[in-house]
Amino acid sequence: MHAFDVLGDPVRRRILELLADGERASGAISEVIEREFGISQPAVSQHLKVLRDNGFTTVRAEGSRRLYAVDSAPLEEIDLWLGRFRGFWAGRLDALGTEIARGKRARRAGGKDT
Amino acid sequence: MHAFDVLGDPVRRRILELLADGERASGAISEVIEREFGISQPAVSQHLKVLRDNGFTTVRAEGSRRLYAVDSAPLEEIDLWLGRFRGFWAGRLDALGTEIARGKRARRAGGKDT
DNA sequence: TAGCAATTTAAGCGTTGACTTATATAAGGA
DNA sequence: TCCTTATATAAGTCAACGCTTAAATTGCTA
Repeated sequence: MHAFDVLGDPVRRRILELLADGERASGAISEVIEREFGISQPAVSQHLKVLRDNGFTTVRAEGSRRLYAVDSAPLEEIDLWLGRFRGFWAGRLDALGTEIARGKRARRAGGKDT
Repeated sequence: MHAFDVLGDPVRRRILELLADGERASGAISEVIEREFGISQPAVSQHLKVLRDNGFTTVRAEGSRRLYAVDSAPLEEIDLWLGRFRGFWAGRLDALGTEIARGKRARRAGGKDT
């Protein structure tokens, strides 16, 4: 399954958004997703499997809990692919200065949009 | 259909790569895709429709030809979503200097990888 | 060790999406 | 006007994906 296919699903995107704030247990994730999307816990578990199998997350066991965290490798790969098109809109930003600002913002992590 | 779903298909990604170099006619695109993926002309046309309908391309008629070009709006949106994760790997690059270099590279357009 | 909690795996089902072939539409040239 | 080229649309098929319910695993704790 290609990285873009993995991100094609809104549930999986949301899971990654949750993990962007840091490690979370499967149960904690399921709780949110079940509420927001109205799907079952096994369904969430299946999505977690897809993320795992495709390198988007790492997991570590803590007792019977499974703690998931973002593994950014595939996201980075996507970013790279996207790179070839960045010229299409980069020109519209105030070039260098804005570019640096964007980088800094990204480095501070977080962000609440889209 | 979500932007990520659109990019989930390898044929559509390839079409966008072709268009990254500039405007091309439907026929020219089909020629390449038919050869590379072994699918029919109508199949390519259907992919072009998906790209069109989801804002990834613009089209203009020139006689009976249809000239497609990249519309980067949805790509930009994806880039924005990706932004929240950029902190995960941005730290591994040599921060500011590299960031600026990347920006310049992008602005020069082109690029042949991934 | 019996039993509960956390999580994954299995089996089955409906929907969606990407093809195919066949056909329609539209522009250009003889 | 007729034929050819360029492209899109229609209809049908098949596989893949995401969900559900049910059951298996694994760890804790009484």
